[in-house]
Amino acid sequence: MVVTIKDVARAAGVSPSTVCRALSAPELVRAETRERVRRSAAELDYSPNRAARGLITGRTGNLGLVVPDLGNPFFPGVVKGIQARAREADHAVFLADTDEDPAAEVRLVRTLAKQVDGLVLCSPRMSGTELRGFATQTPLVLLNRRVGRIPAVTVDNPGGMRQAVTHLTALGHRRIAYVAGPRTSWSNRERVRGLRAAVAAAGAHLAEIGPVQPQFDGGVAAADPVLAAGVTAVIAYNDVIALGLLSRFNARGIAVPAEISVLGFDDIALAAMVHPSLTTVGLPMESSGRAGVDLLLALLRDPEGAGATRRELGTHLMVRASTGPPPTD
Amino acid sequence: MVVTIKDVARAAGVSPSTVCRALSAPELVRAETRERVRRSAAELDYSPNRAARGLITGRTGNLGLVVPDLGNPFFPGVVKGIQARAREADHAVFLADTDEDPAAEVRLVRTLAKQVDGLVLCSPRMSGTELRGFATQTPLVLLNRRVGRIPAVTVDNPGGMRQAVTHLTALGHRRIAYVAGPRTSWSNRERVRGLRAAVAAAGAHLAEIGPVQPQFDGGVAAADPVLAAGVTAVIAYNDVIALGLLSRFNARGIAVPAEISVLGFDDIALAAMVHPSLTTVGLPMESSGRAGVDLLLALLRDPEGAGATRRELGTHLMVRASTGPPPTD
DNA sequence: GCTGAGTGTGAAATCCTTTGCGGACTCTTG
DNA sequence: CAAGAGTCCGCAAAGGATTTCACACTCAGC
Repeated sequence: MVVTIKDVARAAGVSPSTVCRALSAPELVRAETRERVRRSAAELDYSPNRAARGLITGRTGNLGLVVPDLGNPFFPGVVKGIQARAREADHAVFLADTDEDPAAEVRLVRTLAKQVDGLVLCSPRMSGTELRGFATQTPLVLLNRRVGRIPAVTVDNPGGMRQAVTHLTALGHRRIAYVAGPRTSWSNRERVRGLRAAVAAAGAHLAEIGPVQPQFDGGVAAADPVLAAGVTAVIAYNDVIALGLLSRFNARGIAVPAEISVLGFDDIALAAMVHPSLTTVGLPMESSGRAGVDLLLALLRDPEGAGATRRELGTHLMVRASTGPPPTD
Repeated sequence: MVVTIKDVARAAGVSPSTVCRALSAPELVRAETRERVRRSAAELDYSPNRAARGLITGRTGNLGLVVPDLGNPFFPGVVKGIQARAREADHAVFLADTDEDPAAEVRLVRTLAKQVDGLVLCSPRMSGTELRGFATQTPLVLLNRRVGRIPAVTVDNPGGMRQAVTHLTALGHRRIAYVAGPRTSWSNRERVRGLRAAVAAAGAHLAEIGPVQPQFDGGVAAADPVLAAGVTAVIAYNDVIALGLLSRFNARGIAVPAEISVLGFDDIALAAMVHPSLTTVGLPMESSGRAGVDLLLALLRDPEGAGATRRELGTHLMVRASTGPPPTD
């Protein structure tokens, strides 16, 4: 039914060994034979059984990808980048969504690890210790997180916050609020760190609200405390929270940006679709994904990983309609 | 390094055959032996090599999932449902994103087919002929599309449109516009069909605009023609288009819903997050995914597919703030 | 005590591909 | 012309699990 290497061998009048070599180590077989084999293979539409090959080479040609929540619009962008790059390198991608559950994440990594050559862990929620443990057993790349010497792709979160603060202070804001994401999030910690430094350097004042769930409701819930803090601008941990803020401000009749400026983080697609459109710090989502796969493939080629194992990508400020000068009182 | 069936056999003092049976056909081995084997397997943390098993059984335990564009917020929901159900059935999921390119879709299906037991094709863009061709070669389930007798999960698009029209006519609307999605989209054709019937039954008038790209810009572009059509309500092919409409109406100073009501389709997460929040026809995204996997697994168990091969899911109207009575003039 | 059925286990074949080893052959060189 | 070096290709083993077949054993029945 399905064509095997033997069928090709018979058709080309050679042994299976020669077929194998003709296709994957061409220099070992005479040009004439090679062509004959290749023609037969093409005619029969033969392609090697990956399971059988994997059994002997130890390589599956598959990558594993673990994300916390596809429902969070940040992740599909990353997944697309990973997909695309993996496909270029002739690798297929297993996808697993953990629903933000660290325990599920551990289980999934454990089971996926056995079926793939390497894993990309996107914003992993498990502990650093667990990550280090997995990293010694299986090739692994982190996205949006740094742990020990595990290869990782991150974005310049402090730099992004600097851009955000520069924008706001240039507009004249001196009192800024931050709505924090989950305490367990590495990205949140990095953003807070960069934000504090930037605000201090600008001689402005920072009010920290939260942490809240990095979801719409989290933003809704944070809106009133933000107003109570008496600030003229607010930066949210991510765009989805910022949308929650906008919604609640709107409900309370607070004008944005006339009375308060709102700034998000991530630049998800919706940021440009809402009203007022959201000023936000854009992250290179697809590039992150691609870079992650590049690092992983490099790691597979050279397991000792002498090469570059870190990659930090830049952010870009997208100025839209939700930020403006502070009210003049 | 990695533990094989032989290691377990040695530890339990039996042959590999017995280990295999103890784990996958328990009734064939004496209770005492079975327990001994299981303990050894657990101690060594053994799990069978899926590639080796697949080689002989012909089953990989993997499913393939093909989607047109993860960036479209409709699909991540479906993917989550598929993920979850597949995992419950102990199957892993290969994900491929075609970027809305029918040719890429064909290529991806062809390559994926060889590595999986079956495929779920989500809103496939390729031709019906091609789909039928693949369906004879590999177990396959369609989501959001019907072609011949290929097993499929769909939603009741005409029913959803009926709900939408009922809502609008109850509010008093008599002149309704529809912004159409791509002509090649099966869902769009079904929605148009249901819409025409419902509008006719209500004795109202329908203005058809488009087709436009099912994206934000498509909605922006359609807004002015909608206004020119002199309607009091507009239904969009999907929520993303509806968001584009809202944005353009806002820019032109048209009040929603005071001057015009806007209705979307899909109930993506953002629909509740924008202002005014979007009235829309909700689709069971996760359930669709789960149902798709159920159909596929049934098909794998019984390739002749005597069982139910079709599943149509209901829609639900989410009334929010973007619809209201027509202006009284 | 022997036969027959029935139960539990192991040996070996099988799935498909890759690869180490060695045989056959050609060609160069002394 | 013989020896040595190269080139090209086939044989067979290997990889890990499943499954068929057959063997060994137990026990009931006569």
